[in-house]
Amino acid sequence: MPKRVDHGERRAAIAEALIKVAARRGLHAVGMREVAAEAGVSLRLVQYYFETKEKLLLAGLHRLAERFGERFSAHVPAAEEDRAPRAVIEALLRAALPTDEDSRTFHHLYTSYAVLAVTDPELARQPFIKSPDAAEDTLGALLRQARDADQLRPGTDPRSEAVGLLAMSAGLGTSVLVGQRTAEAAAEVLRYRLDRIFRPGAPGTSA
Amino acid sequence: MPKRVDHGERRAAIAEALIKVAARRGLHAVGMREVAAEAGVSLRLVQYYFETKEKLLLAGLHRLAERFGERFSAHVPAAEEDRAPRAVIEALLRAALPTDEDSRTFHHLYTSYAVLAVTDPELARQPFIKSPDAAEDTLGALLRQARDADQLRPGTDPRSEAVGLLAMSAGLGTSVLVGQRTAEAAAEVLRYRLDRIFRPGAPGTSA
DNA sequence: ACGATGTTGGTACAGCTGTATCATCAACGG
DNA sequence: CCGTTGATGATACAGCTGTACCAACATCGT
Repeated sequence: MPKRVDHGERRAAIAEALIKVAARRGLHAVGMREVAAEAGVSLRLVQYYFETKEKLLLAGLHRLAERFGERFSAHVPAAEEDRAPRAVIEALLRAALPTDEDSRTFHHLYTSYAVLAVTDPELARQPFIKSPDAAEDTLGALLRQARDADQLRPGTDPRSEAVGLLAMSAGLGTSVLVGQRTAEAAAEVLRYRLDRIFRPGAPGTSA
Repeated sequence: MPKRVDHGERRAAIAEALIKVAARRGLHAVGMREVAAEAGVSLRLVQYYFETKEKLLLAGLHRLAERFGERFSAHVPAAEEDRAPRAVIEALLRAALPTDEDSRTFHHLYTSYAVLAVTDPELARQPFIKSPDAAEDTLGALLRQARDADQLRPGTDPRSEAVGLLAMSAGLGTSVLVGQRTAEAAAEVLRYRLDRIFRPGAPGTSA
């Protein structure tokens, strides 16, 4: 079997296995042996591609961040077309909610990493800021665009709204995760919030 | 030494030690030996008062929830007096932000527990819902009160705003925790949000 | 005064963790 | 065609974890 192997591919597969295991049993409970089993390789292999556990966890975080970027920006291109800004933004924020199993694990693990970052200096230097910042920029731009099209209520500050909306979305996401409310209820709160930001009667506005 | 000892008091002290250790090194890294050392007792003692680690963690969560209730409702009684609803609510939400070290550890650990609850069924049944629900009720009541005093912009739904504000506060809290923004910046976003809820010129409104 | 009881200390144990070591095997370069 | 090298497997190891066990000791009821 031992031919030359694509390291990057291998590492990605193992990192993916890490994410799967962490989603199932919690990031704190993940062990290298279990990751190896999930990836269908030997423990030694995991050691081979990521020398240490810390590096493995780091790789998992990066993979997660990639997903975040993809998932978020995957909904933006559609905005360039003729859809109403209101609809685009709502779709964006809805996608950030833990509805399907995929976004559930994303929320779960991202929060896990964030918690670890509070005490682990190495993790604290990781891209915990970049991705959210980028999201804020994107959403802010969309809102500014809507304001320029005179679709927002007067006195609205796009930047502050963007930050607030994303923070709210994150908070709602956590509450859904712990079972305090359903994803639908959270989406409803989001919808209400947007109704209060957009001018009544703006395209895409509900009711 | 062995006289009759107040179990409740002892348990509280040890739980407090758990919280201190967890705040310093992360909830995932906490061990019974370290808790014992922090509390200044022997490992055996920790075992004696909490037979198992799981029960110790549970006790820590309950202690944390108590703090939450105290901290939150400690600001409410003052509301019964003559202070403007706007000021009371802002103070409330500000208090929920990780400003001082105390609220930092609260945010940190509460989030840690929430993350654990996703995979641990025993934790999932704990009061993760009750306290936040109570907070939503309280804040909702305050907003309703403000609306009845005609201090809110027309069309505002107190309940939805309460849920949204608390979710936003939680999300902002996390962002402060991971160092994405300062507590002051978060408070500023909160202030802006309240300005958009309260009628311009309502008592306590900024600018 | 004395035994029962609540409280405490010391310590051992089994299991799991991440990591290191040694050996093997396939493939390619010369 | 052979040795160097990349890739993999098996296994050993030291450390830490939560938990269990055993002994001691002060206090209280009688």
